[in-house]
Amino acid sequence: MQNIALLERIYPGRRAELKRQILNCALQQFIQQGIESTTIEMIRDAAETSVGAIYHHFKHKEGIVSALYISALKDQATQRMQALQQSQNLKHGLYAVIHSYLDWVEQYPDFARFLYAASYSVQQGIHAETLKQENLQRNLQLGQWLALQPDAEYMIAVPVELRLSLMIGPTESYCRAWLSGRVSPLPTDYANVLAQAAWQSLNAFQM
Amino acid sequence: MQNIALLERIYPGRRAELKRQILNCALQQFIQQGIESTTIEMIRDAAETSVGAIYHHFKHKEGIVSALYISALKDQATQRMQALQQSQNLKHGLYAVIHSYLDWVEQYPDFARFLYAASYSVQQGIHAETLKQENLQRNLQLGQWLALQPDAEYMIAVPVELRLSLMIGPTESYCRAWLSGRVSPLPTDYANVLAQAAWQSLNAFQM
Amino acid sequence: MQNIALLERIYPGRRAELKRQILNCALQQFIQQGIESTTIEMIRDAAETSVGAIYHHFKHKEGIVSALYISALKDQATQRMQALQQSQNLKHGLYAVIHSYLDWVEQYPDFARFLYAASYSVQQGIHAETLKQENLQRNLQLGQWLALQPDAEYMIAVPVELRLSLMIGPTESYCRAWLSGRVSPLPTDYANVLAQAAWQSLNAFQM
Amino acid sequence: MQNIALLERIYPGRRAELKRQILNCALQQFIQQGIESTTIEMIRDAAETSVGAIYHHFKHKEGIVSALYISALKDQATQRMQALQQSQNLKHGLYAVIHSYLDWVEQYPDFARFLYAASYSVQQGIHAETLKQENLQRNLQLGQWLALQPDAEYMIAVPVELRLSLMIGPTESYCRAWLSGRVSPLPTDYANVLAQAAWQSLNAFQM
DNA sequence: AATGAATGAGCCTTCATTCAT
DNA sequence: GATGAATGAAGGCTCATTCAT
Repeated sequence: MQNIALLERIYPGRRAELKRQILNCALQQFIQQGIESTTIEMIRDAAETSVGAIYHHFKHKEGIVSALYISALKDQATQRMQALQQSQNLKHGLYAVIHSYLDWVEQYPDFARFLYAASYSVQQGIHAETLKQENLQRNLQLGQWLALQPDAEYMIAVPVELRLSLMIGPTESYCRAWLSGRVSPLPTDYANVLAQAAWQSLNAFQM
Repeated sequence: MQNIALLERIYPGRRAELKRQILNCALQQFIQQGIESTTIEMIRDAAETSVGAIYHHFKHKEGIVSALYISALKDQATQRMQALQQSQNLKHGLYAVIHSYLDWVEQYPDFARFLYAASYSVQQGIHAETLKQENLQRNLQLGQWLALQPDAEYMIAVPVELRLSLMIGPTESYCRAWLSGRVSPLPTDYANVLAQAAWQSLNAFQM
Repeated sequence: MQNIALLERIYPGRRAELKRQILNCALQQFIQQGIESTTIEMIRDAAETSVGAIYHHFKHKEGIVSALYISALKDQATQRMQALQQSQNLKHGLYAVIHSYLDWVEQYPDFARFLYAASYSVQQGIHAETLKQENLQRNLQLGQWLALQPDAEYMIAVPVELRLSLMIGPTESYCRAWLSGRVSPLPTDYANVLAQAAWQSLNAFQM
Repeated sequence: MQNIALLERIYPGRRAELKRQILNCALQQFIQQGIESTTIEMIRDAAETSVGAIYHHFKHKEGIVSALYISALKDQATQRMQALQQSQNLKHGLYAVIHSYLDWVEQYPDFARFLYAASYSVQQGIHAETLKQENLQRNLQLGQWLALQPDAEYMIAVPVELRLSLMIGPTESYCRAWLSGRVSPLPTDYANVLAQAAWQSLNAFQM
């Protein structure tokens, strides 16, 4: 299973085996029947453990949700940063970010689906503030990277608040459609055109 | 309250007053604490009715959710169609759709928030199939309108599955950000640039 | 059942019938197996209702405990006050209080047992502060009554903090012994000697 | 810590160090949050051991409760017996018992509080019968001692069942009040008056 | 002797829904 | 049409206890 690979990156070692097992099974259940509709019992059945073991590793049900959410976000961010660091300028960076996003979604569709489904539920959870901060941090990082590029002035006319939406909006929109089954062509098939389109859309501000 | 205006369009007449009252209060609760976390009791308290009255007007809790969801979608679609019908060509149509979308979100932020929050929950509900069909229908309608325009060939090179994402992706992305408080400038402030950007992004396929 | 009589005084009317029924059954269970060991299920079985009905009338399990505790205390206090109001001086008052206490314990042994058993659990509960205040109030009332009697000077030499313990200590001690089965003669059999002994014990301060 | 001194008397030696440590920490937790509300985990945290170690020294949770209860009772009884053995007659004995009781409560308020709190819970435990026997035994011992005194006839008119309540009732009542914070003067401050009052109260039977 | 992960029965509580008045 | 007391299935979570290491 692909998901296990991701989880092993976040929770390495043999001692965390059960933890990964629980998380992986919970993930499946969450995307199959929804987070709220998934009971601890279901997770226990799927993971072939005991209720106690689940609560031993994660304090609450929300602990499981948080762990999955944070894992996914972390992994996604790591991959994006790696992609960015190999880019030499704005345009390459944009392409890299979009490619990395699409790759990740295609590689971990379960996690991607979960990320979309959980975003609402997580915003109201206990770690809401923490996650908000981390998200802000990530966006700032991206902003800083952009500002340091040789062709940074290309973006100068684009309102800061709009940038992220213009760059990633269509990509995200397509991923949502793909994950929900509304469209079938693989996201990565459109990676280049989505990147190109995003780049073009920034052109609207060049005069 | 703005929301009442929308509801009056969908459920007109004095006999539906309590219905609107219940729906409006339920809407508030739903976006405040989440759909699943809102109990019938809470809605009763807010709407100052009885449990029985609620069940008299809506068969289930999901009946309330559906009613709200369908109302919002219907209203949004109506407004979009009106905007489209006044447009003479593709470019104008694109502008009209984006303007209409941003206007609606800004006018009914509660409904918009609810729409995003409910989308997942509704997909698993009883009316899932119906709603899916209606959504498909709406997209088809839009597609047909596009095909009938004098400058329809401008889109010919754009893969069908990608079209919606390119046109509405950044707009939707920005609305989400605004509704969640991540950015503050009003969506309509960026209506023109978002439309222009969308138009430009289609340029990527023109060679 | 005697207990019902007490409960009818506190919760009168036909609409509270189920409430009384639940409280009475809960009381039995509480003194039979202890408060913590009694489950809601047991109470439901005994009272022949539904879990929901119990939670409809009392918000928590502790709500039941509180209701019983407060009912008992209120009834006991009422009876004591009635006894006091018919007394003309300190000595008569002391006799009246002791008689009233013993009467009450003998008439409502279940409530009395519960009062002793719950005192600890209730002190840590939500209403701890309220109950503490009410208790203080009651003691103050008693103190005021004492101060108004013609022979009030008899007590003048007795430290305030000690008064209650000297007056009611042996009586309470005997009641505990009787309720737990350590002794068998009825408390009221010793009413006069207990009152006399209490009066004599105050003599220790008369020189 | 005072409590350790008591525990060292009951469980002497270096080998029992951990045992004492566990008991002392458990005691604190018990009086802080109640016996039932204290979990083994809490005790483990406080005592800085492992769950296994606790179960190695005490078979059950109740084993800890029993050990504490019996320790306290034993220590209290020992101290009382020592006091009695130095008394020459009834009056001196009464004074000695009351002084000893007040001293002990003041010296080990934690244990005293625990004794009051646990009495109910222990009565329903596994060792209920044993403890009841021991208690009876102790009371008998006291009765025998009383009967052997030169001035034993002073008590002859006092009903047997009443004796303990008259002698110790006010003292116990005051200790409860002090331990719960309702009154502040130290119990030993009132030792003499409480003893004198108890002696006087027996006078009520002298005619 | 010590450790702490794992077990699982059982408890309190919630809440959508029904129905007699 | 309106009311709200009553129902009861089901879920999250606790915690004493065991046992492999």
